[in-house]
Amino acid sequence: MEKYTQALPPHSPLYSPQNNSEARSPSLPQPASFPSSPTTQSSYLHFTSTPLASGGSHCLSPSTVSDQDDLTCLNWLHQRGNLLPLQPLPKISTLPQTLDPIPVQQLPLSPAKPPYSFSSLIFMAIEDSPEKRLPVKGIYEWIVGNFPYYREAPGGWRNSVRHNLSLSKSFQRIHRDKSQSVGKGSLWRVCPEYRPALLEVLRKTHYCHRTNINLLSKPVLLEAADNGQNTLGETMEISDLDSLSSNPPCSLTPDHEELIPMESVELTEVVGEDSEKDPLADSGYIELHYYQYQQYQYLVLPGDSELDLESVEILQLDAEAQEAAGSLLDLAGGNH
DNA sequence: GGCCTTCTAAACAAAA
DNA sequence: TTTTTGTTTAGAAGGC
Repeated sequence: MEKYTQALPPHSPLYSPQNNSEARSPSLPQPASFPSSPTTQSSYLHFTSTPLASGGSHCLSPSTVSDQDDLTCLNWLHQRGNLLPLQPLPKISTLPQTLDPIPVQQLPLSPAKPPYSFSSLIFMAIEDSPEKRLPVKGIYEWIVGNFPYYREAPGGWRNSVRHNLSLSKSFQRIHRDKSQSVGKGSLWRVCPEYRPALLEVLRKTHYCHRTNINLLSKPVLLEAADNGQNTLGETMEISDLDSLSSNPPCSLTPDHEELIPMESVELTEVVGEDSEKDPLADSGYIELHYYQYQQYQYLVLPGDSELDLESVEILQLDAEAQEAAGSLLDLAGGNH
């Protein structure tokens, strides 16, 4: 077991030695210290339980997305640090009380195949490069670095990558300057006119993945009787951890592909070397984990999130947006 | 069933 | 010569 200490890679546009964990928007107030239990590194937000079918917009208010001058620009992947802290995030958070811990040895060890198409993978790889252009080898390395599945997969996927590069109009080959050329082949970049389409595909893939895997297929939620402490529609800004933990054990199940034993409130986070990294998380996103207990939804934030109250407001989207909020694409792409 | 997209495999040529 | 890169073709699978 090791603490999750993954840092942004130095080549990432997000990487900044001095502020890698404290990126703030100058337009937003400095965060008030966010209450958190000294014994846990997770913060809990408590959302009003709104019927999921209530509809409503996924969009944030214009004021919250006013910096989205160019919605086709992937910079929002990184610039949303004004909403949420830019820092490495645990993929799994603990809950105060759970049922039987799942033995580690029963956990799936082989990483699942990413839901992203090769076009999306290439797109993300190129966009994540400082120069917005990469050689084929660099694309391979990015994919392998972000998706351990491909570390173990047979080599055919590389053929598919090259096939995509050649066949897709979305990618342009740039001949290297021979004087500076290192290695074989050309550099590849994203065709600007196809960027919006690629971005949209990426959004949809990410959204669908979150929705399908994490929410629609979420295990049956607790059916225990309502303890009557809260009524539908009531809102608590921040739940009381003590009262939460004093409730009877419930079948809270993290909507995450990976489960770890949760024996105490103390967060001991492990992300195995082969755990698939979410490239969006690597881009400075936090990964939100939703739980539902009785009629409430709980958002478990990663440790050290230091969410400021304005961010909390932003997170209080309508229920449908909450459903999709496992992907911060919704938070970022409000008015597209 | 047809069309489209995506994935996979394979063959081949060119470049390093 | 070997490896990598780039192109092309073909077939299968799945979604709409």
